[in-house]
Amino acid sequence: MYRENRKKQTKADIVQHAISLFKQKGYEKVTVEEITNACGIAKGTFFNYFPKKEYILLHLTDSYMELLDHILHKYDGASLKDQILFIYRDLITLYAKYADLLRLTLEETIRFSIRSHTEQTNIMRFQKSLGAIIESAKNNGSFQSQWKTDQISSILTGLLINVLIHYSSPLDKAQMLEELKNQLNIVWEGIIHESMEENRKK
Amino acid sequence: MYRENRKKQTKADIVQHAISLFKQKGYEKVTVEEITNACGIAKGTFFNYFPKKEYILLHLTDSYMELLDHILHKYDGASLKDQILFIYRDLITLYAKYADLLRLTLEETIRFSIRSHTEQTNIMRFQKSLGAIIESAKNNGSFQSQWKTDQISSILTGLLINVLIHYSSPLDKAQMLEELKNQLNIVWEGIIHESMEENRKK
DNA sequence: GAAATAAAATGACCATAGTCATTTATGACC
DNA sequence: GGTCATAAATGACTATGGTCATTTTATTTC
Repeated sequence: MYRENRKKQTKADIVQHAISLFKQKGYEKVTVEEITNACGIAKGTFFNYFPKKEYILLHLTDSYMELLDHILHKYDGASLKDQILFIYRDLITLYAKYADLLRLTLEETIRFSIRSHTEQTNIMRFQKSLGAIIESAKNNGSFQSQWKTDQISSILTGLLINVLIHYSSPLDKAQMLEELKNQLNIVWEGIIHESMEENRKK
Repeated sequence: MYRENRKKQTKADIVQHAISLFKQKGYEKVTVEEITNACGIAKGTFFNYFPKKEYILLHLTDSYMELLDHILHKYDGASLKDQILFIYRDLITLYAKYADLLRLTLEETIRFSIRSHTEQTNIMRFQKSLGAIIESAKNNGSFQSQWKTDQISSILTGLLINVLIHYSSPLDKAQMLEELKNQLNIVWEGIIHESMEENRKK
């Protein structure tokens, strides 16, 4: 608890001014000194908070992640299919926002690199959380399937990736969500729901 | 065709010496000057071939890609399921090799970034090529399914991602392939083959 | 409230990524 | 084989990322 607030404040300052400058001139063109000048601190201080300039980008990713976690547990009460749809929707929105920030900020190559990193990490989290959600729906009896939880979450994650990949350049959120809904319906009717029917017959 | 060979030679030289040095000391610790000294060329020359130091890593990714393309069309004669299994196997081997190189070469954070980039790009290619393979199997009648090609390739790609993600740290190739085979069998029997049976009955 | 301790900020300093005007090598054409 | 045009190589130079020994600021203890 030692001087925690001061530290937090300084870090937040750096992040805030950095993002603002990145939006104006792009990541590459902004020097560390510009950032620290904007904050009214010495250059060296920056490196007490971020080991390398690049790490401030990873920090952005981390903030994004925290939002992701929130989304994944936001719809705990709803039916499984609804939960999934709501999560898809929120994720697309979040993703679009993040991608827009990166587009403003970064030059093509590094942007792709960072975004891949984010997506990759998100995919892991998403799939894991989806697994937990499915498992709990199975446990409380609201959802049944002969499919292993891992397989279902893998397929559902696949749908999301598929859509994110295909629509990555011009981010039309509505279109993406529509496509996801279609895909989900097909999968749901074709496999998951069908499996439920089978299970009921037994 | 103008002096192409000379250019190719210089570039190949740079790449070769760079990789060798990266393996010895790691990407970060190797300076551009070291690389050019090893090649017996001037520092400036490096930047005639790679706009930034970092781009030499992306070049590695590109080489890797070329191998991927080759793999994806290597088993054109075989049955669809065999093709997929063979491709899975080769991809895991290729992936392990690449991941090992990166592990030797790069420090954790940037490595993850670059690897994500590679995986992401590969996934797109893989899924697209898989689509083409499935489509052609459908066309020549050796494979039938009520499922849309996109859906199948999405699911099959999902399996691969799933395995790559879960086994990414300790790369046990045999284990990864075994898992993939199991998953493929379940999916194949459960969905794809079943659909074929239905189609045959009609 | 002075001394002791530890956290945080500082900025002079260095190493090197990347630039660019100039030079050198290569081949084409007569 | 001399002239011209273009590709490729050069290396002095600059800007900036990153280090680190030192100083300043905050907190605790008596």
